Parts: sequence; C-alpha cells; structure tokens
Amino acid sequence: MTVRVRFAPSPTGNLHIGTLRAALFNWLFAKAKKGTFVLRIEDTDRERSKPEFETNIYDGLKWLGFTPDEGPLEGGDFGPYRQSERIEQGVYHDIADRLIKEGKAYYCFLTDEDIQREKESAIKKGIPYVHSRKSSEMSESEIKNCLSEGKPYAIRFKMTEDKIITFKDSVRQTIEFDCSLISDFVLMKSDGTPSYNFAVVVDDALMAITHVIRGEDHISNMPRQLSLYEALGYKVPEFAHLPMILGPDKSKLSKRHGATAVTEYRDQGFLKESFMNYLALLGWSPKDEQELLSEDELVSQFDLDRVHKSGAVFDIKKLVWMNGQYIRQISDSQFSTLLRSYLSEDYQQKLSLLTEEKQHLALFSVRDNLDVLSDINTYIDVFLETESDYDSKSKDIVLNDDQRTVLSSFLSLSKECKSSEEFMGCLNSICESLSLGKGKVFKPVRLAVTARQSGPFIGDVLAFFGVDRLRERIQRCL
RNA sequence: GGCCCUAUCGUCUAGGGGUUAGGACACCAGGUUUUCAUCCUGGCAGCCGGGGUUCGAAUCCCCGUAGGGCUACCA
Repeated sequence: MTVRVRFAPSPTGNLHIGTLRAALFNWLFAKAKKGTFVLRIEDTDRERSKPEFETNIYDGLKWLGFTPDEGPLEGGDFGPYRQSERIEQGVYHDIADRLIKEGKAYYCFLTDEDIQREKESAIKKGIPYVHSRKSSEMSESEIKNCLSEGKPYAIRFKMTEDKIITFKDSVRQTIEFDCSLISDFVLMKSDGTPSYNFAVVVDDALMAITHVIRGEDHISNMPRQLSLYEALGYKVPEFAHLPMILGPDKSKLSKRHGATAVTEYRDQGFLKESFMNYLALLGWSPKDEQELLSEDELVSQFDLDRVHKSGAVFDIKKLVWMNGQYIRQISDSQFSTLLRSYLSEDYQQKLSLLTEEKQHLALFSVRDNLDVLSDINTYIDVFLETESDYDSKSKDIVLNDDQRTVLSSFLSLSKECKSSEEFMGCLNSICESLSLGKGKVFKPVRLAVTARQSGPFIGDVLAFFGVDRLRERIQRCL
C-alpha cells in the first residue's frame, strides 16, 4: 500500500517554525517512502481563518520546496482539500447525522452557561469534570420541539464509558487512556461547522491517509479520535507524534518568543538548505555524526524510528552557524544571484553602475563575514558610499607617527598594484621592511582608506578602490 | 486539580547493562593575514534525585521531582 501523509495547518496565523517542522517530517517521510504528500487546509474556525494566512503557508512551503502532491491548488482525487469547501458539500453533516441515527451522537441544547455551571460544581466537589450528557436523555418529542423552536444546538459524540483505549505511537510506546474521564465532545458546532476532532478523523479516513505525523500536543486528543474511528468503522492509520519545539524558556515555541513567520527567516537571508537541515535536526537525528546534510541525504536517511521523544529548544545561534556553512558552500553563481536579491533597491542601483569586476569584488569580499544574506547591506556600504560620506567619517581620524610611516610607504610601494593578491603582497612587504606586525600595518591602511576599524577582506577592498582613489584618500588623512 | 508525554554538557544530540559517556553549537585559549570574520588546533562542561533488579545501571523497573502538553461549540 502506498504511503499517504498529510500536512494539515489551520490558516489562523502565519506559518510558524513548529508547523513547518511538521510539514518537513511529513514531506521527508513521503519522499523516503515514495508516497503522497497531501496538503489540507483546516479552516473550520470561521472567526480566525484568513486567506492571507493560507497564502503565507503556501509561501513558506514553496520556499523550502515542499510541493504538495495533492492540495487546494494542486487538486487531487480526494478533494476538496479545504475543510470549508467540504462543509459546503455536507461531508461532515451527513456523517454526524448518521451517528445520531445510530445512537452514537446526540443533539445538545446546553448553553455555555449551563456547561460552565456543571464545571464549577465539579470543581467544588473536587471531582474531574465530565460532560453531564443531559441532552442525550431528552425524548424524541422534546428534541423535535427544541429543533422546531430554532434553539441553537451542537451535536455531541457519546463517549464510550468504562473503557481503556490504547494505541501504539511510532515514536513512543503504547499509550492508554481511561475513557470514563473524557467528556462527550462536540462533533458539530452550533454554527454548523465541524469541530477539529471530528473533521480531522473524517478527512484523514476519507483521504485515505496512512500515517498521521503531527505534534505531540495532539496526543491528548487520541481517545476522542480513536473512539470516532471505531464508531465510524474507519481503518485506523499509524500515528507518530513529534516532540514540541520549545522557546528558550522551554515552553512551546510561540509568538511570545518572537517566533516569527517562517517567511521572515527567508527574508532575513537564511538559506533554505540550512533552514531545512537545521529543522530536521530538531527532533530527529541521523545514524552517524554528520550534521550538514543535503536534501537528498535527509530524504534517504530519514525514518520515524529515529525521531526523538523529548522537546527541543530552538537555538537560533546554531541556525546562524549552519547558515554560514551553506553560504560558503553554495556555488559562486548561486551565491551571487541570491545575494543580489537581498540588496536594498538603493544599493542595487548603485552597484549596477560599477564594472562587473568591481561588483564581483564587492559581493565576494564579504562572503566569509555573512551570517544571513541581508547582512550584505551593512557590509557593502563601504564600497557604495559617496565620497562625501567618506569625508564626514574620515575627518576625525587621528594617526600616530608609526601609522603615518606605514601609509607613506604604502603610497610609494603600491603604485603598480591592481589585484587583491598584489595589494596583499605589498602590505606584507611593508610588514617586513618596517618590522611591524600585520595588524600594525593593515589597521591604519583600512582606517585611512575606509574610515572604519573593520570590514571586508582588506585585499579586496584595496583592489576595489584602485591606486588612484586610494592615493587621494590617504593623502587627505596624512 | 485531573489526564497524558518527557528527562545525557548552557543548547541540539549519540550511546540503551561493562564506553576514558562520543559529536555539534555557544563559550574560552592558541594558531593561520595580531582587522571584524572564515579556517585549524586545544580546552571547559553532562547521564534530575531516591530506591530496586543485577557480579555490574546513564542504560531495565518503581517512586519522587522537574518541565511540557491537553483539559473549548481553537486547531
């Protein structure tokens, strides 16, 4: 049987790290098993679901290349793939009706206040709250009356009592629940939309999902969902519950931690390679100790049996390190194209005025300095600022005698220099002839030439400006 | 409160009866072009606690403790 997995986000917010990691694991599993990766939009929350969030989810998936095999935009044989559209088709309504007829569900006319009162009295008595099931005892004529009066109602599922329900999780071991502790839960809300627990079971079954891979926060829903599978006579899929991704305070990663949309990481200049690689290592580990893994390596090595059980703190520092690794690893042309796209419009404009050679020099001189690609805008300033910008900074430069000596000897020795290598040769020979350490020579040159203490590789900087412009700047400092 | 899950360096993790408990990030020191970096080398640092089982426990079991999740007509 071919594997069918699904990624089922709700468009009630931008795509977040935790959600994306679930997508990644589903996608990796589908690729590894040559299965089908289904995208289902769970937009049953009419209040909070927004089209722009669905777009953001698509943007995030697209960035990493997780193209759904079936989904709202892709289509497929098990559609529609938006729950809102499935509601319109009456999918859930029909099934809920069937459960009522079979006596497995009932109309519930209790108001929020009624339920609140039940809860409070349970707390007072110190016993766990379980829904009272009052409405299920109504006679048929009572029900008809309420219905014809137009009284708002929900449809509740009658939980099996006095039963221990068990399932085997692919990540953990056997987990069991005592059903007598679980309330009759809502199948259809009073607004006619299905609840999460109902919709998820119906859709996973109807979409022939074979493996449900999702966050650990769904474990507590298992007794409800498993009871539904049983009541509906559906085949139960395999379940794998992924550990949570945590913030620095070890609670579930959320906006509180500044957990921004996945697209913001893209916009800052994290590479999709490093983002995917890092995320894969959050909750899963390969057999050997290699940590830098390509997409293909990830796919070929991924398996559910190496998924971890405990939560993992999202460590931006390691992501940054990994991003640097990939920035230095990708091809020159890839680097150049990608990096240019992160340049501000102003810098793009200024850069385009330069020769190819100078553009290349400016872009590649900072490759080792970059953590994220958008950093280019702070580094490249030294190459693109106007002469008057430079002047305003350089006028405060104060040089000592040694530094003046270095600069004058640079002036006389660098006349023939053109390339980065030639300039470095020149600087090194100054070190020797003046018996000075490299820092004593490099520093004043950089200072005089750029009016900065640090910056891109000095050889490239000198080659970029060329002898004439260097001479001009240095003489103004002396 | 009830139910469920989890527990190896600060962080991500390997290891699952006998290991000098391994790697990575971060941090510190040294070396590369005494710039910021990159890169290389070295260092610091860990099995939550208590009981059992066993010749032997970080590893298996139980109990604590801690953290997390769920307890919605959110998903």
